[in-house]
Amino acid sequence: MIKRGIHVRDSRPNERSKRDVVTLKDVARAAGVSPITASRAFNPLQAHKVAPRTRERIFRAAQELGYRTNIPARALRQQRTYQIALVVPYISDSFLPDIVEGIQIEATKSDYSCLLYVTHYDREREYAAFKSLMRKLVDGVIWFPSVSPHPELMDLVRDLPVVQLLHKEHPDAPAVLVDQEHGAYLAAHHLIELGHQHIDALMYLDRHGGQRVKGFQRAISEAAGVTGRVHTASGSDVLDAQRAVEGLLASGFFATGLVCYSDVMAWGAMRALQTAGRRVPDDVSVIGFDNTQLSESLEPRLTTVDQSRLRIGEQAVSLLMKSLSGETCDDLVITPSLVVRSSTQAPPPAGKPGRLRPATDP
Amino acid sequence: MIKRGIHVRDSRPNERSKRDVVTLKDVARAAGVSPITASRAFNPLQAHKVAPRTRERIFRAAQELGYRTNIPARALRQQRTYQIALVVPYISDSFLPDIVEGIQIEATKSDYSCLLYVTHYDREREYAAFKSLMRKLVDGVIWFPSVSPHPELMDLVRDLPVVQLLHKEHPDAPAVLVDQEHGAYLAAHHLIELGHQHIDALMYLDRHGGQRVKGFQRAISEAAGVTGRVHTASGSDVLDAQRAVEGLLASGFFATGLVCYSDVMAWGAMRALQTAGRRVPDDVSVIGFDNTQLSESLEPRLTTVDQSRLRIGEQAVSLLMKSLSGETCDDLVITPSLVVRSSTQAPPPAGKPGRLRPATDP
DNA sequence: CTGAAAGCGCTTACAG
DNA sequence: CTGAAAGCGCTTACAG
Repeated sequence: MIKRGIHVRDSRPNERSKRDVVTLKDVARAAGVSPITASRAFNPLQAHKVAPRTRERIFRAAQELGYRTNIPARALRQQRTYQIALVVPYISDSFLPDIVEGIQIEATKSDYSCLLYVTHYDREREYAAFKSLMRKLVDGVIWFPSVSPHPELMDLVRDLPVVQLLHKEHPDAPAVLVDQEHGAYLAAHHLIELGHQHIDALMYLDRHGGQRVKGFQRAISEAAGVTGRVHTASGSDVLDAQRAVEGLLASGFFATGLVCYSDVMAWGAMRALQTAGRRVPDDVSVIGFDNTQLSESLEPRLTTVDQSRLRIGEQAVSLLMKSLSGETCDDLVITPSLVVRSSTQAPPPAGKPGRLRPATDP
Repeated sequence: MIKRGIHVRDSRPNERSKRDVVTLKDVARAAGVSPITASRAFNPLQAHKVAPRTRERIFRAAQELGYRTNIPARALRQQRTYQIALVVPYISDSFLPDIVEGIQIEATKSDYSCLLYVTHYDREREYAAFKSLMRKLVDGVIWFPSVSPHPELMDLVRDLPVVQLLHKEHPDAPAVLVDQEHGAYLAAHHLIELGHQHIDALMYLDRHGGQRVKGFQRAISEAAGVTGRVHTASGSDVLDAQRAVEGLLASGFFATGLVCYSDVMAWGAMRALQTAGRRVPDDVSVIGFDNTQLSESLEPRLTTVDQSRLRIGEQAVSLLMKSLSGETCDDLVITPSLVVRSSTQAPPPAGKPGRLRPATDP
């Protein structure tokens, strides 16, 4: 009996399994060329070296056989995996998920995929993530650093392209930052422009808190006759903020504007105010920070500082791509902007709890 | 001059770069063994075949040289990448992020890392994600399927281990599901037990909505003398819910209990009720669904149905690990539970808006 | 425009 | 307990 050998797979009917993989060699054989030529046809930089008709034959064969490039094999040869790692403390909050999502989508455009590592602010876990991603030979890392990372991790960071996100904990790796000081300045300035004379801040003192306090104070000190006090909450939760403002109200809170550390804290602040019978914005104007989903959902809708999370993600990827191609990169500082909604307006006339804004003084 | 050859790296002082990688061969040479033996020392299943003292020597050499396994190379040989892919529509919401986080942490325990693909409910993007992950040779996939996935994607799913998350769109791949019907049943049943006679539901009709409506109706029909109507909102946002309930109030809403599709919608419902002067829970009890962060932040704190997101993630990973080892897997249905907080209590006495609960009827 | 040889770093049988 | 050979699937110079 003569073997025709037209359908190689006939010998294993219905035995398609993942491991029964179609290789470049198979495609080459089917197209009647060498694997080298086949490889070239699939590489955009080399494809022009292959005769158009040959290329077509190769593509058709690949199509018919269901060929898919084996990326790990290519990675081994090229010393390039087309994978980047994302190391972040958490993703269950409205701030980071958007950034992570942006990064993933942006990376996809350059044909990169993202390995995700969640650290829960645990230094050991963070270090473990780095050890793991080095073994995976990722081409680079986008990293939201913990407060003071594991010293050995700091060494690893020197050995591969890393972009830091929002905090610069490592001096040697470039970072995508947001000008926190300016954000808080914008918030306070907005209230000043509306005519507020007594503006307070409700802050939480983490790594960004200090800069925000500074921005707030700069705006206050620039405006003649405006007083501003900074209060700090012991946590950054709704309830922390709510309790803090309850405390302020109990001890004689007379500001007409309140700049908050975050949208979440602004929510808590608004709740304390409203429960105490102070209307927002009629009696007190409130500003948040982050422009999260929440700011649209609150009542009144929240005026807030937007850190433009999408751009943070995009910029982080483009910075990383740059350092992958060997360029040295500087830090990138994004300028936040103010989103004005309904939680801020001119202050009520002095001495009176505000109703509708009167055009003249009493 | 005689070469002592103790420090191989001396020839390239200060030239450590990522590509200047220490290989198993280097370790073997430094330890005076063959690469085969070195390889065995690092493989838990083979390590016992290496003499303890040899093993020690190998480990020490590895330590000194800073050796790290090259996973892509190993993947090529073993046909196993120790990577799984996560394909989800989004991660900017309080529900999925927790699951994704759980999956990542659980996978890490088995030494797997996770490739993240975000699809934004876009079928093309979802299909592209699958094409990409196949080329990466991931060992398996955890997939939150879109409503009716790309037909070609459905074919791909047959070729590798896939576990579906929360929705079963593909008949051949096992799924981790939550008993939605039971969840809504629990919610309605809780109100019935508290003594409510008029209980409404505020639902949103997506893939889970239908089951939740059924569970709600079953609880109602089981209880003698209890009436229950189902209302549906046009969206699942806070404002959609708020407007829906405003509409109900305008057209004579007289239920004392309200089962909502989600925590977010419960928030909107509560806001509409409170704005209209109805107190929660004194006048109306409200129940949410999902037990998200939000349910702790609302005032009053929200009674809600917990889908145990952490367990969903854990179970998805363990199901996937099972199918990786060749076992055939059945679907896994998780039973949700009720978390009782402060937004539910016994109904006010008939005809009166409730104050403190009276012990007897008027 | 096309191909034969060599090698990326690892591990799997097969010998001893 | 240890090692020489072969190969996973791809691509990179080097020839022609």
